[in-house]
Amino acid sequence: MGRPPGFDRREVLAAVEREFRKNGYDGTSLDDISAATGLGRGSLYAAFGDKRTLFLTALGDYCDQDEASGAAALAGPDETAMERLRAYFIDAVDRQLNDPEQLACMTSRFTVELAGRDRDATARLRQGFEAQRAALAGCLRAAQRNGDLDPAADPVTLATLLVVDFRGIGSLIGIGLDRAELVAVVDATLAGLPAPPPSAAAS
Amino acid sequence: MGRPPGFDRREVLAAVEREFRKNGYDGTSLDDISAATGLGRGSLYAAFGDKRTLFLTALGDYCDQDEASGAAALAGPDETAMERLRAYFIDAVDRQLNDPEQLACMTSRFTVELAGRDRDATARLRQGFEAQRAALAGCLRAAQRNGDLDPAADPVTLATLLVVDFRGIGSLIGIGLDRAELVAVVDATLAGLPAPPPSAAAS
DNA sequence: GGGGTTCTTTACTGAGCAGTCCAGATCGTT
DNA sequence: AACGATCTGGACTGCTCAGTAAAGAACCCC
Repeated sequence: MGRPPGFDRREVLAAVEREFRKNGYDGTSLDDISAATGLGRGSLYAAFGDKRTLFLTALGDYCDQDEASGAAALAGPDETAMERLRAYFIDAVDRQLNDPEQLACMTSRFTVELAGRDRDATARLRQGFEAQRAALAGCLRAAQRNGDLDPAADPVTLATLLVVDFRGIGSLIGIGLDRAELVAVVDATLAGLPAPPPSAAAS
Repeated sequence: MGRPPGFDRREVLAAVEREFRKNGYDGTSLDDISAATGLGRGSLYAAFGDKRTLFLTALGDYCDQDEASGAAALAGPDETAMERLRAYFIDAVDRQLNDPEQLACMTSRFTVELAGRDRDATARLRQGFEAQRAALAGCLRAAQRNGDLDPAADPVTLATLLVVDFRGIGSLIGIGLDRAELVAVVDATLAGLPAPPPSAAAS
């Protein structure tokens, strides 16, 4: 009954997210979004509501995917936990360096722009932070079980530190650090995780 | 010869910086600035040029002060280098937590918002990064001389890591981490710096 | 205290913005 | 094939924005 929409909702949201990520919330107009998606303003309003709602929807969609892919990348056997951890960071660095538009990390960008200004956005970003920290903490616990990490260390505190590094690295890519420096920072971060006491025999 | 300005240039720039820091570059209008400084639009244009120039001036002023105070806080005798390092981080956390308006760190905020969009702003932010990293590296070298840090470690890489942590912590304050968590992250960061080999006798 | 210079204020301009509306196009249904 | 429901795109509205211009106020110097 009636004409079906001529667009794919996920594709549109991905384009919207990309556009917001490029120039920020305030820096993106509905005309930009209309041009990027190919949809007219009327269609956008009918399908997604006003600008803020559209943004929150795109942000939620991005966070969902980001949380799922992060959890998947960090899950696995205890033996390779440390390798997964390093790959998680290096992969994030490479993805951002290889992005032709040098887009800032969505999460970092809006944590800075909207925290304290938009309650709903802040809540969603907080949830994303918790998810990333939980995934990292799980990987750290795996490393502890495998004897790669001091079992006395608190995985949540260390995971918080890793999120801090992750976000900090993302924000510094924008000012032109090269890959070698970034990789060195990642390795220094991981080298700083507390080693297990020498008495315990490593695998 | 002529009427002198009825305002203090430094005070105005500080108010401007505060206003930009509150809502970002795109989120701040000249009316906001006019209200915050008490100056009319004409006066602002005559004294500082257009919005972008005014912003760059305020950013430069802020960076100058930030670089000077950072260098001062990190300079001192080798014996207390590690203490200064910790105080530098804790002080930054407390300043931001105690800020009644919960303003984001100026540097972090505009690194994210303007990197890759405004060449001059990016260059100034890059310079600020280099200055912060150099001051931290100097402090790390002092710690090495005092036997608190592995002399084989590269101070610049570790300083880069500390800047990353510094910026990352600043951006995560916005989503509501409490002071205890932040202090734990600071301590975990410092604990991760490479200890000197046990053969060397500590002071 | 008068003159010239500089600051300050206000009103204005053209552009861009978010959001609305409606006429026409499109499609499933009957 | 015709109907009705839904989608689409462009025109429109009222507002805010950055930047300008000009009239008036304040001040220093002589």
